[in-house]
Amino acid sequence: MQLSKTSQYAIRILAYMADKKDSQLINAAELAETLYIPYKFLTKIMTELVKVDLVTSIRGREGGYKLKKEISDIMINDILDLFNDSIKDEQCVLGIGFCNGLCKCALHDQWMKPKFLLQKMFRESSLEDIAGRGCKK
Amino acid sequence: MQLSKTSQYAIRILAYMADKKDSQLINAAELAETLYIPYKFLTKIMTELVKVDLVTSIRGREGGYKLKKEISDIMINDILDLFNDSIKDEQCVLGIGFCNGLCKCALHDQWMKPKFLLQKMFRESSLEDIAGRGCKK
DNA sequence: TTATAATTCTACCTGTAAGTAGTATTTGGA
DNA sequence: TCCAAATACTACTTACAGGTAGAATTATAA
Repeated sequence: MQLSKTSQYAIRILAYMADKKDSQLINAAELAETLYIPYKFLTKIMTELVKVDLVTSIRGREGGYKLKKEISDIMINDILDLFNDSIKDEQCVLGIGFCNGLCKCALHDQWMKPKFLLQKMFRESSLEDIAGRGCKK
Repeated sequence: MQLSKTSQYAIRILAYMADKKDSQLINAAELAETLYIPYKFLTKIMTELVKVDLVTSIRGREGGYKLKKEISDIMINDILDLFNDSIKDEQCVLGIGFCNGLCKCALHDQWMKPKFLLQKMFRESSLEDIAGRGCKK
């Protein structure tokens, strides 16, 4: 019952970048060390974030990454969607899913409320909302 | 962001057994077919449930399984704990965890409420509470 | 111009959850 | 007694998330 490592890392990375001043480049080594994320795994994630236009990359010496959009425009749910990790309306806590719009799962009723809260939290929280908390060990 | 297959299956199995009359034996083939769970995987889970005394097994011809405890005494959280799948107090949504009793995760505040609701749901729901819903596809 | 520091690409390795196969064991009924 | 039907045990396979390695590419500073 938790987010994938990839999603966790991506959120921590973007939250950290959101705390930096605009136009300030941050390189992979700094991110990896500060956030305790394996360097090679981090660069793989960064390349993904660049591809979907959340981050701009500058290659070569003195290069690095910076956020491409306003921090108020990047929602946590957008990040989760990249790694297929957001909570879908039809997601059943017991892995059964909906049939004809109806979930017959034993825990259906109890699951509705926390599911809604999680969706709301992910959909309505932007990087701006969570900025300033840092995100360290 | 979901329970492991093993936990999902275990809950569905026990919920189905809870709907049956007391002292009625149910065999693995019936459970596997009814609940769409791979037979071999199911028997592995059943053996585990027997070991932790949630279920009694009768071997040999005309054998099968039945619940060992009252359905009001088997909480969902107990089942999740078997497979290390319950939500711990110190569990951080971003995988950072608590340090000196303090979580510095960016999503900490938003995570508290749905986490609490999930824990409450798992801890306070017994097989009796979810009985009667069936648990089918 | 060249060494160096950075991202990117391709491919591989590893650990774990999920699932499968085959055999052994137990037990009731014909 | 013996077969069939059931669970239990041991071991293996598969799929995928997580992680690693190394070379290619890019770009700046000296």
